[in-house]
Amino acid sequence: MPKLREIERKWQKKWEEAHIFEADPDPNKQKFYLTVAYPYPNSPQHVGHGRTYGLTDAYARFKRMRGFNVLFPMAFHYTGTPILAMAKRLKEGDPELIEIFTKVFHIPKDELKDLKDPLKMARYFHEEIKSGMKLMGYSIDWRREFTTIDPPYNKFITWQFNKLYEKGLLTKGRHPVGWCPHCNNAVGQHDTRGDVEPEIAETTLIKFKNGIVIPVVTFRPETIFGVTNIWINPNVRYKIVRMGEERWIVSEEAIIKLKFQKFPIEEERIIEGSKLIGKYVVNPVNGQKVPILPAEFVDPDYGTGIVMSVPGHAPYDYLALRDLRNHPEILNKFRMKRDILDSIEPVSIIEVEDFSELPARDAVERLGAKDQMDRKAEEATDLVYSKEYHAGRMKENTGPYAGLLVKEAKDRVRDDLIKQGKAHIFYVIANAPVYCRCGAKIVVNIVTDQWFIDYSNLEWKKLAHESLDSMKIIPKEVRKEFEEAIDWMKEKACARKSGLGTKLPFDPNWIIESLSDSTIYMAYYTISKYINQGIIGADHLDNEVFDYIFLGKGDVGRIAEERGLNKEVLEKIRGEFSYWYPLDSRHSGRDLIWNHLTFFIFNHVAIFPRDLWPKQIVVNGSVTMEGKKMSKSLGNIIPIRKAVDIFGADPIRLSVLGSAELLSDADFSPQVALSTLKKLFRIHDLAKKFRDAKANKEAVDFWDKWILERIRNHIIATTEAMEECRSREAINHSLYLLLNEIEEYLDAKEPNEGLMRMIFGIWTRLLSPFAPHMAEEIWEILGGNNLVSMEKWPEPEKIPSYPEAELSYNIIRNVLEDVRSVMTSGIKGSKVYLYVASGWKYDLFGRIEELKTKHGLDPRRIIPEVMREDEFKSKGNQAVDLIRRFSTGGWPWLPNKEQELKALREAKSYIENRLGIPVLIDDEDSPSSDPKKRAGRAAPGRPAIYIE
RNA sequence: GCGGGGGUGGCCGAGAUAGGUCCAAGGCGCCAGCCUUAGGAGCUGGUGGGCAUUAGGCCCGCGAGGGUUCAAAUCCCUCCCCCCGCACCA
Repeated sequence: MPKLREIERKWQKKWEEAHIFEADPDPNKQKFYLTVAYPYPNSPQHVGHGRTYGLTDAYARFKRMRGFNVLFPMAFHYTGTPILAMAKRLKEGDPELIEIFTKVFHIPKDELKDLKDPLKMARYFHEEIKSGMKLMGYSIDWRREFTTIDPPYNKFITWQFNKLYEKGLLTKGRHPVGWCPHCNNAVGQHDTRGDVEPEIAETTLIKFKNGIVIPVVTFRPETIFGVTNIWINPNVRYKIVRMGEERWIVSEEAIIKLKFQKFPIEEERIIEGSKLIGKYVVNPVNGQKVPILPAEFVDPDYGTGIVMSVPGHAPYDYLALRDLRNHPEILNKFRMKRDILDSIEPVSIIEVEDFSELPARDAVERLGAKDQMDRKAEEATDLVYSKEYHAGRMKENTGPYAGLLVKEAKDRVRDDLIKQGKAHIFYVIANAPVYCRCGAKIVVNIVTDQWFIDYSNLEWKKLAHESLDSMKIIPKEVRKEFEEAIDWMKEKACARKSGLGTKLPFDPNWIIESLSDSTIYMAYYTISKYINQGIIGADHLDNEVFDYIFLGKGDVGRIAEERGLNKEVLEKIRGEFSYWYPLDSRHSGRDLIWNHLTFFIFNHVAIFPRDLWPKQIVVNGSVTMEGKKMSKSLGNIIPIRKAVDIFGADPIRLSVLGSAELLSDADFSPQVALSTLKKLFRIHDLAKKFRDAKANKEAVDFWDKWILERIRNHIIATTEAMEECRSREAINHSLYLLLNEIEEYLDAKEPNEGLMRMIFGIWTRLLSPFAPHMAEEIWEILGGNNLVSMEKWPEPEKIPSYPEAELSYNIIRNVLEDVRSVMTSGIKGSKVYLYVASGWKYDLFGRIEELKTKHGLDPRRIIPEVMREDEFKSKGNQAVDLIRRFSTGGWPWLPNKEQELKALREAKSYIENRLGIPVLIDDEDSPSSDPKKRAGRAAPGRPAIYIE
């Protein structure tokens, strides 16, 4: 292992010293510009990152060898809030985080204290990730590195947002967010206990009245037609509040929620729930008076703490009502008469298959729910809800909604009630309770001056579609997903009040959030080189300069002069951008289709002219660790630094890129990585054997031809696979299959050293994109003067082709298999006779091949036709039998007997070695010995066997 | 629910937009033999189920069921199941 590490360091150093991955415009070379989503520096890179980055690198290396001037840059995405939250947790001494930092990330304890500062934390992981990328041997042009909080980048984002603003693509509006009332801040997943993402759901608040408003909250506004009563929890304390002109009654818990949702609420006084029981309220849709009844299942923390009762369609309500009937004495407490219950009957308002008039009752009975406090009630609710929502239809008694599907009626009822001032939208945390790390319960806050990027703009969508249509999507299966994503996009809240990033230019209270400041930065790499060289800086960069560089607008002489810049410098930068853009390939994980990658398309079409729209997107799946999802809690995350130490970079690259095709998850298994390592050293050792031979491509026998044909095919397969980023297939051909065949070759005969030397030269180049370090080492062993990373990709046309050698090989494989099969059936002997078939049988097969174009391989058609011919007719059943066997398809055979004889003779010693007994090559027509009369069984490509 | 992707041998996974040695590549695991002081090393062979066997055999098997075809994992129909996304979060 130390050996490989040494090799890797050696070549990484040489690459760096030779500056070979630093790409500058070269008008004589075709460029290829690719980028991968830049990392967020809140943790070291781990083996899983080796997928996207490793594939991008292998692709970059492949394209480079294919003769392109390849630019592969990298930067760091500091924008966002998670680092802030992490730094804060560290400051507070959160043991869980410290555990992760020390045990999983292997950060030395004494370095932890520095990371309490968010910026330092970002810098720390930035360097950690960067060194990991170097350890993995990525062919990155590091001269262009930047972070998204560098002032020049801020200028760039400012330019982008000004552009969007000018084009009317930014809007302002209301927006619900998960909110911590204590920290007074929006909360995301990383801010909550247990890393729970607060899910926001929309419900309807409906106002029942009896002078005072009794607001209920429901997911099912359409069921208002089936309301028989209202439920209030008698054990809960409610409050009377003033709401503008109205007075409402809500639970105490509801007040804060209403406040954050911008209801103009003023608290007045407390009222016990029990005091409300027995009063009547009016149903706003039909004026019906319904009573308020007591129910303990009502949670004061849910909505307003008051719910409407639809016993026909809501199992909870049905049960609560039944409970009350079973214990009518409860009503006495509230001085209510029992006969009030007699007047309440469940109302059926929705019809749905598989259920009776009253689905709530059916569900309760089917699941055997005992009462309102039974857990089964929840289950029954889900059952009825989903069934009715998807398959239900509104009945005649629902007025204007009669006949509508429930899913349509639901929205219509809600919208109508709101329009009539009888209801409001009310947001809830669907997965409540969610707690902030500070301990407070998360509520929904409606942010009133939220900025959005208006991805719902139809003209913009149209352009995005046009861009997508003109783009190559790899793999093509995900194109539909992109199409869906473009259509589905709506307004995207693009700024928030906290976090790192760029200020919104026309509203500096806001910081542009991370998915919005990372959409066109590929363009920025073309100028970041000049920034890092100190040629141009933040002070020079303003809208006019960017307009010139990226859009070619304006008078360059004047623009340069006004900013104290050299005109030539600006022109050069403009030239650099024009050279590299458009982007040739964008790489990322497939999970980013629904946000980043689609934003990437949208923003490009908004800002850049058509000829600068991106040309290709490549997405890949993720990586599992021995079949399990990688997660901090499972502790199965191996940081790159550690993984490289254990396995080496090349084996990691190979096992991550070689274990799965693009879309599926790759599985990392230490065992595979280690066996890959051994294979690499096997190639390395073999290369040493042939280093001194003089390369040539002359085949002297069947085996030489075979291995040439194989390598030729592997070049073709690897090339075709890599053009489509199918790394698994490429590695399968260039490493595993080829190695197996080389071993087979070496096993079959004394190697043709010149040929081997030539093949190793090709092989090394084939491996270079995937195992670049080992490839360099082997290249050096073979006496290469240059770096193999910059060598030309092998061309199959330069290898002589021997397709018949492949057929011969397949025949020999079949022979071996057949003889073994005979031997395992109990036959023993000291030698094997192989009888090659009679000449007429080859004629017959040839004839079938001719007829195949006409009849396929259908024996019913071939037999009559063939048997009309005298040559075959005379052979009778023997011919028919052969036709039948041949018709199973795919039979390997050589066009004539002589060729087959030759192949068998050339492979004789190989077959003998494999079988361990002598082989006699014989002929069906004139067998030297055929005591058991087996020779007649011979078929072309399938000699008859006799073991003696 | 909507949208997307899938269901193949003990496991991971090819094959499926050209239907034909596909009783299924490759790998992992497992078994046997060889080599080794030893080996979690290497090499060789084996490894779906059932039946059979002193001659390369037969039947059933690629989520379930039906169909098309001389021939289907591959094409068509019906059904079942699994995974991912549904946003303001990197």
